[in-house]
Amino acid sequence: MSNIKTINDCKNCSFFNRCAASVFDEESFHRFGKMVDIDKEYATNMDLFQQGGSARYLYVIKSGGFKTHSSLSIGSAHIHGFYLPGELLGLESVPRGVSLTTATATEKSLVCRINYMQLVTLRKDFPALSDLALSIYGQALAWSQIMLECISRPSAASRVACFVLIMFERSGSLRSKSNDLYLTMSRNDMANHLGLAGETVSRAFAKLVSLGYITKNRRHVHILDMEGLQLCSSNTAF
Amino acid sequence: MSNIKTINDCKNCSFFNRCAASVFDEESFHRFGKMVDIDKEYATNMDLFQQGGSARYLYVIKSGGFKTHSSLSIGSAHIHGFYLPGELLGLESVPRGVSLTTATATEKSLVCRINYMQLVTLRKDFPALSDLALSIYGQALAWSQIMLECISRPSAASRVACFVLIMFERSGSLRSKSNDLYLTMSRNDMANHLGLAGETVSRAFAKLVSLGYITKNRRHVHILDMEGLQLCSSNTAF
DNA sequence: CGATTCATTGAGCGGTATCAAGACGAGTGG
DNA sequence: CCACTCGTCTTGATACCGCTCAATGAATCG
Repeated sequence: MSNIKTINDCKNCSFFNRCAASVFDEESFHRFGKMVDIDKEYATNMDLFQQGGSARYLYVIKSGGFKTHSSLSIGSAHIHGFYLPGELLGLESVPRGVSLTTATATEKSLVCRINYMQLVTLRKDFPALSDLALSIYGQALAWSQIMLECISRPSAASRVACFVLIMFERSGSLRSKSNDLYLTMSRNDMANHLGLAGETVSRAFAKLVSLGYITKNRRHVHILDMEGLQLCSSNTAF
Repeated sequence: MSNIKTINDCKNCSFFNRCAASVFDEESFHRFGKMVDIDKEYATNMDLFQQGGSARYLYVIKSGGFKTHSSLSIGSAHIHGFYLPGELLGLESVPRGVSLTTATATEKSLVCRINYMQLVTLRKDFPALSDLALSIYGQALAWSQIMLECISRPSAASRVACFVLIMFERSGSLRSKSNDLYLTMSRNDMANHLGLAGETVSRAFAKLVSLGYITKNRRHVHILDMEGLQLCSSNTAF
């Protein structure tokens, strides 16, 4: 964990073109670099931020994975979402300054932390930063709607099929061209997120296997029949 | 339906302080006014935009109400959300230029239509516009997460209770101080949105009444016990 | 290797969908 | 004012899906 020294620290990053860093040239880069802590390490189960705490930073995930969750009442927590390398955390909290959720590392992770208030001051001098921000927010909102649609499906199998497709899509830039997918979360976390029981998720996976749409080995999934999976995902009968 | 002539057309609007119009002074207002169609009328069941069509406008609802929905496969459509006066439509579609959903009026409505690409060109000269946009996107994302949490609740009663609380909160500026709430959508639309059957929603309402948390008369709901409703909303046992 | 965690599979029960019928309100016309 | 219609909401009976509890199997790690 340290501040960025030169633009080259960021140019080598595989998420450079999606990051605020891409907006700056060599001359102006030092202004951005000062507000970023690069390559902070988080061990599994460590919290990035906590529900109700002050939300002053945006986080770019460079490797690993996170989940966000909130505790509504005693004993019942709900997982809001999963976040992959290249994605941003804190978008929904930072404008209001209060964290809506707790973010926890699901595996050993590296993140860059950007001071939001300082970033805002740069928007006046770099209009492209506003364009990027709105594009990122629009994308996040679109994914959120798609996820909402996934979760409100009537049957367990269609929810799981849809979830697999969504994670496949989102992990696009991380995967090779193959139809392999690695799910970073446990069955219980996935079930919680989808509003199901862990056992039901297992059974849904078993069903997708028996239909010949996928093969699986614990958290590794291989898609055999993309169209079949999409059919299952969009059909109420499954 | 017409273009705006002077800033006074907007200053009298009850949503002025939440609208892009608030960013401009009298001098600069004409630049904004040219890109807005004010007070367009939509009858019940008319579409504001359609899934897959080009998304070039943002819409501010002045009166009435809308629902957004998408058709995934033949015969199965899903309702993504409901929109109240003062809220914006098109946020998630406009950055990509393609409408993710179809928006349909649930009652006779008035909307203002803002040309998004033209609005973007104004951001360079009016940094406050970017601030407002990000605040609006952040808020929309936060609501989306809250709605997602509502829908993923395990039991029908808690989903309905949570939905009532959310609509109560969102309609805050529209209501008087009382605990009355008017739901703009039919039971079936609500059920579709929540991933339930219409009959189940009816039964859930009946349960909330029998518990003494609310009274109801068709689409009119009166909240008697806010804490009871919140308890029901956050508890898996209901 | 034992301990732990996670994933799977089975048996029984409860909640929700489905199908069907009835109640209620708004609107229409006699 | 009443009878009629239509759409929406409610209520009831039954079947099915998914949750719960419990046991087993598989993978990881000290």
